[in-house]
Amino acid sequence: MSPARSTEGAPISSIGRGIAVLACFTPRAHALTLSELSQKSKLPMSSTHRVVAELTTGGFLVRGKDKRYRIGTRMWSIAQLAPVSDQLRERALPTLARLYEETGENITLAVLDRGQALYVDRLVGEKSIPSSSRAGGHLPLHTTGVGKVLLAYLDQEKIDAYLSRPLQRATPYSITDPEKLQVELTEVRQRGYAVVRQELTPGNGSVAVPIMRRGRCIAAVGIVVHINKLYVDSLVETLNKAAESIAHELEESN
Amino acid sequence: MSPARSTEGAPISSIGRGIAVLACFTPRAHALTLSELSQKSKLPMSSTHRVVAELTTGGFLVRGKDKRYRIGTRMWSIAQLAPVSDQLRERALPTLARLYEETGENITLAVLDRGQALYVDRLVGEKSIPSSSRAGGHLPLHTTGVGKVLLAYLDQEKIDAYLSRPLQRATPYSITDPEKLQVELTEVRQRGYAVVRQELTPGNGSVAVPIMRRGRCIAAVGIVVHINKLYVDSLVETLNKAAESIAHELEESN
DNA sequence: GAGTCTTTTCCATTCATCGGAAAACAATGC
DNA sequence: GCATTGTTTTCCGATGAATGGAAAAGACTC
Repeated sequence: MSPARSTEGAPISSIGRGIAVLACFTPRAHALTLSELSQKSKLPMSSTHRVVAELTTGGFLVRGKDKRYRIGTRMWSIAQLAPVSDQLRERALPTLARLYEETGENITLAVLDRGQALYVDRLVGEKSIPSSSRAGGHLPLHTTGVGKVLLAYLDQEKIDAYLSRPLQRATPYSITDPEKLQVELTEVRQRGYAVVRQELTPGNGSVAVPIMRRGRCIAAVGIVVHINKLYVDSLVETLNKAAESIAHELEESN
Repeated sequence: MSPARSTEGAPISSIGRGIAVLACFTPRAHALTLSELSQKSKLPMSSTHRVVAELTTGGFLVRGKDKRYRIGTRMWSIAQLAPVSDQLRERALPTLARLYEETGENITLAVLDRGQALYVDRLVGEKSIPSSSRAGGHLPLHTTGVGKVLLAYLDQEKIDAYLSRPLQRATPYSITDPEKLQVELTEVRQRGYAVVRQELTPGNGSVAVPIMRRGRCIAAVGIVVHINKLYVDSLVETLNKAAESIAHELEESN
């Protein structure tokens, strides 16, 4: 009997294994050794070895001089054809650049993905404060500006679903009470923007607005600043112009 | 006998098949139906069907309302951990944004990848002219500004290798004579910048400079403008500042 | 240079993968 | 509505690629 295949859970297909190996990579672990991959993917060493070899042959992984594996350019290159990148990121980028130049602050663009805010792009300079977002990364909906916007513009039933699960607390300021959050989400929809005050990172504040298309919120642009510089009204105005500009850009070529 | 597996060439592993399917996606075909995937990947329908189903389960593909498959956010998300994105693109972006704002023109950042210029990022606005580059895309080394730079700073033997293969002609202005190109490459290295005049796209001109790190050229920044606005000296100056700024940014953390 | 950890190779077993074929479904035209 | 054509999905028996334990080969560390 071949234990590991059938011992527990569903038997994983070869492709599933490949994906499992690739999924081991995270922002904090973007370069991994074979044994780390074996551990994280919970696949036997020899299997990991073979899978990794095949991914490397295909250019989805590369092995550096330090013997660590990293995501290869082949995979990155193909991944850029994903709609988030190809249809949204590329078209929004010039506007984000302008926004960044105008403000010198941390600019973020996010969409809803698997119940979280997926950061499609982010612009951070030396002047702007450190923030936990990164392009390609996920953050909770209820502790980020863009997240609140994305959540607020969802159907009520989906909001309810989100609120029904426990809300993670990131800082003492995080709103983890579903009712309180619901009230705020209604406000967000009415005012057309969301504000976050140290709910994810101490010292950081954030404002975000929706990017609308055919009456639906398809993404959100946000700006992260030091809590002392959180001049909401002025930021909202700037962001709204940008959001409209992006919406316009998206309209152009379908 | 199982014909298709062994009929010709090496037997392809399951993971190889998965990659083959993903590799069917191109800028011009970023949304494909099952039968298109089957055709392009040259895999039998039923095999394609199974492979695609597994990739979809893993989130590497998504199926839209139009029944077409696209690259999924899961794959995109993981791919952002590739060094080109994580180490280079993210860090260079603020500088590229500034460059874009200053000039309003087409800004490109590229690295050498599999004998071509891999565009790590690109900023194009309404004001700037259309260009054939796209983030994640590859273009030849000898007809692009960034490409010439990347080629020029290679070891001579690698340059020779590139020159020994036939040089594709894109426009009447393309330099396809190896000797002529070699002369120009030497110039590029001496002057520290490359110029392209309608060698890839009629009407387009381009200037590019290297981004140096520890004496090696690790990437190139370029700007694409209308041939009538190709004020080389001024553009070189602007680009050099940007290149240094990016180099500095890369030095900082690691 | 012994000890520990990581990576690679080997190989017999077996089960997931294989693709042809046919069924189900969708789109188009008449 | 009813063929017609193209696309997608399901089925299934045969087979060999994938599997993982074990042992060998390297790579570090002290």
